[in-house]
Amino acid sequence: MAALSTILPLDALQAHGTGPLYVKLRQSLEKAIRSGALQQGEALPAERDIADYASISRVTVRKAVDELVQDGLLVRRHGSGTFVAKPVSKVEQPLSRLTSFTEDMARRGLTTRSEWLERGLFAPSPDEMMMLGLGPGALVARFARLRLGDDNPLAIERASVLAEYVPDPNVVTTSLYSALEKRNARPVRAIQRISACNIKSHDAELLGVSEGSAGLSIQRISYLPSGKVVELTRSLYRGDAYDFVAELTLG
Amino acid sequence: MAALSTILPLDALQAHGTGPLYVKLRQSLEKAIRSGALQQGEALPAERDIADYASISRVTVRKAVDELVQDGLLVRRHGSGTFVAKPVSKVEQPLSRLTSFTEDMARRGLTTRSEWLERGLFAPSPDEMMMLGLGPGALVARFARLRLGDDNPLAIERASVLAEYVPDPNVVTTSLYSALEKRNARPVRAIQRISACNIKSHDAELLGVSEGSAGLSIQRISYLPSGKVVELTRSLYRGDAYDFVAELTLG
DNA sequence: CCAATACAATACCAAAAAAATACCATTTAC
DNA sequence: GTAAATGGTATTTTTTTGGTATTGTATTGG
Repeated sequence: MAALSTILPLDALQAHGTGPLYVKLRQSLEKAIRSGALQQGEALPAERDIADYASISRVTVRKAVDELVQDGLLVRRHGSGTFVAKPVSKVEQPLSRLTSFTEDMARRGLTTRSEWLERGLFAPSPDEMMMLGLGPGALVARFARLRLGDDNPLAIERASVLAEYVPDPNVVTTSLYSALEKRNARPVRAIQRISACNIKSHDAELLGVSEGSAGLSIQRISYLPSGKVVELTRSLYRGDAYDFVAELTLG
Repeated sequence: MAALSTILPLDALQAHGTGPLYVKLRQSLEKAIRSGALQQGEALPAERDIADYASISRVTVRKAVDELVQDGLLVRRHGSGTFVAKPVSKVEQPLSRLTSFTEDMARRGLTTRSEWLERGLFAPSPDEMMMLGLGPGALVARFARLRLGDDNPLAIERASVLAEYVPDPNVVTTSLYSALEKRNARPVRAIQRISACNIKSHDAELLGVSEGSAGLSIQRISYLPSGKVVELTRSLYRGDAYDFVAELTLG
């Protein structure tokens, strides 16, 4: 959890005359969220702690938080805490340095949307068993989506996650990474394999290109710190419609 | 077995205010494992012993251990003990950048060699003028090579360098970068564009593949810290013979 | 001025997580 | 086989968290 003093400058609250206390508090909190001082999924300090720290009543704190919850910036959990909400994006994690699909689409001014191709619990394919290190009895949750920019199909995303991390695959819109989130954003390593391939007929049809045209295949594996594999994502991008930009430093 | 006092500094647990007890315990244990104070395969002290030593409940110890087991860092054996797990999968070597052609080939045990396709000083093409930011009077050194692994053509590399950085284009036998670094040991930032394409007839012939098969196109621009562009490299890899691995850490 | 409203403080309620207690099951050593 | 040591589990208590009702206080509008 972020320290109170780092997210709430007291002087901003004590400047008087400019309006109600709770409004200033709300603005300060909103600023902390947007600036990243409070990360996604991170817990806000307890209402009582904020109240003590700022020497104001808890109800006042509450009123400020109320409005941010109303706006969808925060989420309350009775008995647990108040947390910074996550944006709607779900299955895919932003590729750290490679620009993400949505980012790039937004930069081009395209609207993005997704169509589900597959979603549910399955017995792992031989491929998945090998990559995820599973035995025969295991289960994986599979999420496949067609991603579109301005209603043109651009990519197919197939994610396989160890079932134990996904209690209910139909709720995934919000909580795929919840198992990891609870542990407060412990680092997860991903390895990406980037390669080119000729698109097979089935995928070509989905993407609306002719069979055999070039596709960019990106495969990502996410590990726990221990090295245990939790997730396997295989994406296929249309070669003619998309490319990736990575910035890196050479020795 | 390691002594309790050597693996668990009590003061770290007794520092109060920063969160739940079991979290601090978990962090301490994880640290002990990663630091090597607890070796692979070694037994963790019994839960009751840890509890007594730290003057906390055994269930609290259990909760901390639970999460490390969940992560795969520890393994429990009912009636026997809890042990430090052996790493599940060998995480591929930490690369903060895309592996280079020669590196990767060497790792696969392939012998590499190159054939020159073009080498010399030229007036810049419109493309190069734009990308390198050149005027009409400038000169560029161009190096085009066919790269082979075990005598199979794998990639075409086309590099354009500002002539001033390459006194004699015929002496560039080894790495371009070593030549550049000698003049300037400072780091160079590069932007890569990665995309897939269908290989055109001329290039297909060089690479020994059929026209239209998938190719991985990587375009790299190298800058000086000042922002000045020094190099432009366009590489075309056979999609069926090569892929790239990048490792990155997600927040 | 007085009523209506918004703001803030106090006190108490309910849900969830954290921690402690007591007891059960499995393995190992003898 | 038995006993000691180990991890496994169910239950309860305590603490922490958000939720709500009530009351007091300032601001505003007629």
